[in-house]
Amino acid sequence: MEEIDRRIVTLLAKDGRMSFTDLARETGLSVSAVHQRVRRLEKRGVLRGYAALVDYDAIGLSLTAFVSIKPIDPAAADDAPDRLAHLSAIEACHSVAGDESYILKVRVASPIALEELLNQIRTSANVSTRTTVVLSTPYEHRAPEPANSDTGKPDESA
Amino acid sequence: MEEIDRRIVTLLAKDGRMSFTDLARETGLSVSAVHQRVRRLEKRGVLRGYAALVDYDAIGLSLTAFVSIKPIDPAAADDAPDRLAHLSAIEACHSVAGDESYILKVRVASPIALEELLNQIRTSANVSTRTTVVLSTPYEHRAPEPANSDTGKPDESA
DNA sequence: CTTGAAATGCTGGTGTC
DNA sequence: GACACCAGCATTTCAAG
Repeated sequence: MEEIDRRIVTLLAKDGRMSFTDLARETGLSVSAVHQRVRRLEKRGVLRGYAALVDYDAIGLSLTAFVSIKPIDPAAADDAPDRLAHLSAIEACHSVAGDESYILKVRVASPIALEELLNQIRTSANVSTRTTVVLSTPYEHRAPEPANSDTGKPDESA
Repeated sequence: MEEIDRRIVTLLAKDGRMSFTDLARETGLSVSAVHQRVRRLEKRGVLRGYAALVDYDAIGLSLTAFVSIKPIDPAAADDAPDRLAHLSAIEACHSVAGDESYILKVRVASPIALEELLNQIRTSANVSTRTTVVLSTPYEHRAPEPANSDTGKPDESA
């Protein structure tokens, strides 16, 4: 992936609704050239989708927390992500190195809702939990600056 | 905020590029009614923006980590977020309750880049760091289900 | 919230280098 | 293979009822 594609990705990461016309102006290409590149980036999976960024306070989910989980039975099959996927309060699930096995990012309406969610997490996945409550979020979802070197990955342009 | 607005927010959270035409079909409203609502939601800050979701592997940022930081001098002014804002590898910064004061989410190209970043974080903000490396991400950026109750916040529809 | 109409933007085809 | 141009069509946007 070279210069212009990286530029396009960065621009769309900042404004996912930017028009092809504007992208064309910013990149110095014609509209259809940009169009082709975006389609290709989508097809390759570099652009995985588009999302609106919402104010969670405004939609009644004013409590954010990180929940680290650890299996109670270390011998059991580790399918926690699948077992937890039905809980829509879980926004993200990362498998991590370290003492615990996953970090979940959760959004709930209140402390009581958090308590309830933690119970559901524990029983659904047979894990213990350690919760870190978010007090405020100075920033989030900042757009990435793509690394300028090659990744070493094969170019599987379909 | 009621039913239809919540629906619009959820739909746009799932697909930030959904057209007004499609939103209108899904909500049973006319195109311009949807348009008005979206504009109002944007103005109120409920919809904070739109972003493309990128495959960080594909853009050469294949290492994700959570970095918890703690001030070395607890008496010093706590302006870590400002001091760290120039580091573009930091995607998010959350102030948290607990032993540490902030959790950062960072994206870098390699372990060496992570080492370098940690040094920059420590010197920029005069903090100690504790890093949890992400091994894989089963899911992320799942769309929220707005809480159906009122938030108790005043309706500041501008 | 609706209608309606003008401006803008999207998209695929065709041709060039 | 990558790009530019063009033309038809869809969408966006705004004014007015």
